[in-house]
Amino acid sequence: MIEIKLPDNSVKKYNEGVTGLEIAKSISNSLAKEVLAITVNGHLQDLTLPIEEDADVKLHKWDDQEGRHAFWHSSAHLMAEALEAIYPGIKLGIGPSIENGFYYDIDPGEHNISENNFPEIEKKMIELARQKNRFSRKEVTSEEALSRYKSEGNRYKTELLEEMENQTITFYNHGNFSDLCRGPHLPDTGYIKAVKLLNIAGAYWRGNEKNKQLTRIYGISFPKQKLLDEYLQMLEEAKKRDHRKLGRELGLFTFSEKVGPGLPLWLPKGAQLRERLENFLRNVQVEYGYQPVLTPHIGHKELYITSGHYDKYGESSFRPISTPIEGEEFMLKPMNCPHHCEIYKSSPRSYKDLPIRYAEFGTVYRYEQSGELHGLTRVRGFTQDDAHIFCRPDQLKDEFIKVIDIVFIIFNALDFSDFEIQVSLREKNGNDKYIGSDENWEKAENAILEATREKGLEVKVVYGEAAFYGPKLDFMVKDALGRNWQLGTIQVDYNLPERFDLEYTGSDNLKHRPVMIHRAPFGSMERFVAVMIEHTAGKFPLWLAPQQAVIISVSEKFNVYAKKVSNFLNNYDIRALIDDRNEKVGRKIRDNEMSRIPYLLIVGEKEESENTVSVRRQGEGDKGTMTLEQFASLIKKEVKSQIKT
RNA sequence: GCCGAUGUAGCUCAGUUGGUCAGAGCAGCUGAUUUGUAAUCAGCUGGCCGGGGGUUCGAAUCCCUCCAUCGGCUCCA
Repeated sequence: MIEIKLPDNSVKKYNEGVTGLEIAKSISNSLAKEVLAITVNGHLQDLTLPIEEDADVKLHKWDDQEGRHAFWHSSAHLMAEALEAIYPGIKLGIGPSIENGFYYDIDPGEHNISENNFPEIEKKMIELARQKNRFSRKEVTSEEALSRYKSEGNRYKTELLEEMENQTITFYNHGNFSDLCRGPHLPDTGYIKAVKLLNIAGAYWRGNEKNKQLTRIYGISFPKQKLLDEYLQMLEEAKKRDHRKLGRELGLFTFSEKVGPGLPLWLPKGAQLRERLENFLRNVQVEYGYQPVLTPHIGHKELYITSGHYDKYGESSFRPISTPIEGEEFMLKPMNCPHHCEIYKSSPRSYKDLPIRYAEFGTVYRYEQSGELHGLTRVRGFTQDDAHIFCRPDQLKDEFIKVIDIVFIIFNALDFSDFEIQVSLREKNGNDKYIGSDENWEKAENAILEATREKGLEVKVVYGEAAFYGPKLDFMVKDALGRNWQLGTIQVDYNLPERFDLEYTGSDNLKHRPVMIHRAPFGSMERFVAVMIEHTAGKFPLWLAPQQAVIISVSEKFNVYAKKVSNFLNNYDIRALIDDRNEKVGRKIRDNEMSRIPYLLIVGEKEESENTVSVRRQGEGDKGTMTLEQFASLIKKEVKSQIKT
């Protein structure tokens, strides 16, 4: 007998060789039906694998990542089986599970596979799934595996095998399908009840553009049809919220082929929205001791050679522009920091001056390859809510804490309550790809960790993700649909102070090197607005909404009163316009609801005589009548509660 | 940049195998209506069918090429 300990610390005895599935069954039949994979002593494995000794185990169902991982991984195999059946001779690359579903990279050979073939493939997958073929695991020697794939002429698998040393090589088989795979897998294919192929795209073998491009097919699958339906509904919702669609419909921004791809044009309403965000941050920054600076959109090429950006952005970016007579070369700025460094250098600095915090909504230009542009989230010209803090090493922690505060002020005001924080540090076994002394790195890394600890933040620490010039702290927010976005970033930089030879005079009357912090709580205004649009589905918080209220006159007769109402509200700094079109009330309500105007105020005979408005809240319907004063104070109160820092 | 798809009025889309195929709805304009909580009615104006080249008696439709967009790959704010 062996002892199996479950996560609730209960211990049960089983015969040696008991399987996860049997353990589940011994607990309850319903659990046995739902369980998908098992972790045995920290190792995720098949439910059907015998357990030979005492172990801590955890059973995974659909509701945890490990369970879905096994499910989707098996689905990838199922898809590969279907593909091989329909397209004989294709070569398999890799087929992992991903955050939402799975994909398989294949070399289709002579076959041409497109979205049009998806229904056929899905049908085949379901047909194969219904056969409930068992997944079986088989350990083989490297030679066996190699000879098999060599005879098939599959150089992808061969390559993978050749790189695997001293590892157990396993194959997973089900039905007539067999694949090199680490597992784990479901007990059988019958678990997979619903399948949807999502898209097809080229993907370089192992992500390297020097390699051959394979065909990648993405899909998702579920243990119940209902879950697939829900997922598809969520995709529909995401489509409705797409900032590119809403940006056009709400008149926020546009693009013009003539102006150029990736160069957004902000329409009046979008510009208002963005300025409101900018001013909000400006006000916060004043409180936090930032000083605004302004710098030009271009800079001498030498500036970027000094900063090192020319190496990174020079060749792969917009070509330098040159003066007609002298032929001096200037670049569109890809970063604001070099300019800010020069501002720092414009005067001698004392340790008493530090920290110095320069803030600028600086527009930068970077060449992005044409296939990478995407609405406002990936553009060629964008504005960072940039600031650079020049401080002494001993001030790092305090400065970090202050920046974190600013980030939270913003997240609070904009209703981003779900986020992850990532600390990116050096690789553990330090190497020489990092600039700056070990001592300084350690100081900076500790400063970040202490700052986050002091703020009581839960952080994910990732080694090896730091930039070459310093460690960083990134904020990933989850939007209303649970999608992750990388927004704010705080980065320590030892590189630029070195390159620009920045100094301050210390209390010892000696020259010292300041540390620099780059930080952008929004990230970029373009991306942030895009995320805001998708997060709120265009229903911006009242304080941000370009137009807060619309006054709907029941008929022309009440336009004079409507004008009176709008004057009243405008005097209170409430952004209200009149809809005096010659339309019925129902029509005006519909149009303004669709324009996401937060408050609709209906005025007619009754309201005019009582000096009131009938209030309708966007998406919520009729709220009854109130006096103008009551309405104005309602708005004021709502705005105040939203931007409470 | 690469792979695949797409590109018809401001927007969303129809246009069968090349032969009155240049259409619809919404938006816009004009007029009527004077309206009470999610679309009032009527009329009208919009398009070199993404650009260029070719095949053909004839091209929105077939071919080539460029551009843009979309989905990915790589990278990043």
